[in-house]
Amino acid sequence: MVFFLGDDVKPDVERGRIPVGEVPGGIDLQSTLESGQSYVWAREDGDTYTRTGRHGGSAWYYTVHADSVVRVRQHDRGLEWEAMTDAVPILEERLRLHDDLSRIRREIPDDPLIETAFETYPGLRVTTDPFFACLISFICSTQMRAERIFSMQQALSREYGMEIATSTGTYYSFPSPAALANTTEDALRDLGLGYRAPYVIATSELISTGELTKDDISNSYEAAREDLTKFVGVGPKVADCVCLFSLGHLEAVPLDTWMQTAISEYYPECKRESYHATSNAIREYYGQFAGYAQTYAFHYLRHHHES
DNA sequence: ATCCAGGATGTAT
DNA sequence: ATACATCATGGA
Repeated sequence: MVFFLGDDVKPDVERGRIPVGEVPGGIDLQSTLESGQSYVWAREDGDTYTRTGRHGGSAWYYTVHADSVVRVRQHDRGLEWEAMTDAVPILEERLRLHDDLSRIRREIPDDPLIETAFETYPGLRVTTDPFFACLISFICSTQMRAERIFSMQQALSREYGMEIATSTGTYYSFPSPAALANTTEDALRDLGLGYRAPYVIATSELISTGELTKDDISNSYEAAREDLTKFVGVGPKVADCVCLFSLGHLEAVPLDTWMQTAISEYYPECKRESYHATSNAIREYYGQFAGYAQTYAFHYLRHHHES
């Protein structure tokens, strides 16, 4: 839907709504965008991923998608959006609005952890981020808390992204591979990236020079995970994150410290001596939507752990 | 002050 | 393949 401001004024904003009835299983925007799977959406109140900012129920979230600012907020358990273009196909892809959460839950074994996580966070969806942003985000994620991972991506966008000023604010796109390939290690350390700085630069160089790009990543999940580790700073866990949160491999299960602990506690029979072997075991248990199970478990455990 | 955070890398075995 | 130390930064 387009609102014309006048005959001689070019419309710069389109708006629309996506009723919850069109989203099978519904959607909880705050849980979806602040559950540690995507770091390219921000809340306009500035409290994204902050401990005090737990009231984003009706706040605007925004991201820059292909030079267009896309804003979206929860509206009567549906979505309301504003963008420079039709945002419906963008939101459908990025928020995986076609995933049937009821069916996905039915496909996952209904053990106590999964049951509680699904009951606690109805409408939590796996997100799909642009490849490069997802790759860099999770290269930065090692030994970091979600709040700081987010602030690092914000800093990268502010310093190296493209600036877009609109009537609602000033926004920054995620940097291009060339922009991050041409900076210096010291500059990135000043943004708080620490030892990840050279990883970010090296991986950005691989992509910007065309030596290794998304086109070189295999289509099948297991081959893609192997291919991704050729990027600098990408091991098995980060590769699984990119497989799940960008490439759409819903069977990928990133095994971070939270999931390793959860496996010891809830699925001891899946414990193995290596990442790869444990990954196979937990994936076999959870099934084809294992990544969804991981996302629910991770989000629940991170907010309901002891002490 | 000491420990830890969505792990990966380099090196040695 | 597997074991180990090392890698920055900030918050608790």
